[in-house]
Amino acid sequence: MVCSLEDHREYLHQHGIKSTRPRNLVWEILLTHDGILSAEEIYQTVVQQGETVNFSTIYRVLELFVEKGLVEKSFFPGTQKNVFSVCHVGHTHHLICLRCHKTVDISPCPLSDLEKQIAAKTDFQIVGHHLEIYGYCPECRKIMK
Amino acid sequence: MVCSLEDHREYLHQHGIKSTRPRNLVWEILLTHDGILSAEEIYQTVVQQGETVNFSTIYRVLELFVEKGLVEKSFFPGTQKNVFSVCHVGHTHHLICLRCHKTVDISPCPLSDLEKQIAAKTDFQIVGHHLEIYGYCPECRKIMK
DNA sequence: AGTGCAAATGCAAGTTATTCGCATTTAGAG
DNA sequence: CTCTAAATGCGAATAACTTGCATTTGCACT
Repeated sequence: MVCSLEDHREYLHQHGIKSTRPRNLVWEILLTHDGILSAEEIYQTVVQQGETVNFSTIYRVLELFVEKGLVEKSFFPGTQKNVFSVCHVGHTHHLICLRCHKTVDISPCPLSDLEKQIAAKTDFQIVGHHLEIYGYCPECRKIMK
Repeated sequence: MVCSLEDHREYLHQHGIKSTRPRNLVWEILLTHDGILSAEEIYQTVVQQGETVNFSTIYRVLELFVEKGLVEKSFFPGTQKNVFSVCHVGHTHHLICLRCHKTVDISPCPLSDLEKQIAAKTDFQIVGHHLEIYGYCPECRKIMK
């Protein structure tokens, strides 16, 4: 599915998000990059495109996307950094390469049954979970050998 | 299983960890507290016991325990904080109450089969994963009603 | 029991990632 | 086109953690 810039604006509007230059830029970067990105990486990509968006705006835009359910925020293992990725329909998880940061979606989410079992057993009201699996992708494995 | 202070020292020694006042304190706090603790909470507990341990020492001790495989470091959802908990034999995960931070172990780890499947499918070398499930415990659910 | 030294700690300053306050600018409804 | 609430840029602030270095301490070896 190839979408034009206009389509993206439309998509953001549909989610109650006013279209602005920073928002469009961040959204397109997230869409075109298959994988997870840190705020820093998004900022750098913006700069490489010859644009400027303030760092705090990047954070505010990302926070907005997360709030609206368009983007998922998680942690990159072994760092203090948050990383962001576009939410896919039907809740997936990431298999993350520790070397090149490439990600593969794990879907469907393997935890819905487990959550039900756990809720029944513990009487907790379960509201969410974080799952990330990490390792090294085939390419990086070769390089590291 | 009730263990004396001496037993704890012995246990640390067995893992190649020299026994010092800060290390014993942190270890005992982690053991006696059933749940996850942030560095800050550990620091506060030390203070409440009438002792003092420098904050950087707390971090260094925790990092050491993690390195030696005694303690697991994870993130508390919705914050920027790392939290720490004693590793149990046979790798478990936590069900965390977002309100009172009480945790329940989920064991055995439900992911080992999944990891094998994913490794076979993607040719990744999988080195680890993070899984946390969060929600509200029965007590907090009552209080919040 | 005393001694030496590598390792651990305390302290203060530094870093990193993220957030906030406020003045200015802008998207988009009317 | 105009007005206004919302978004942005900027700089400063904060939170959580890390580091460098001088001092202290555990403990192996007399």
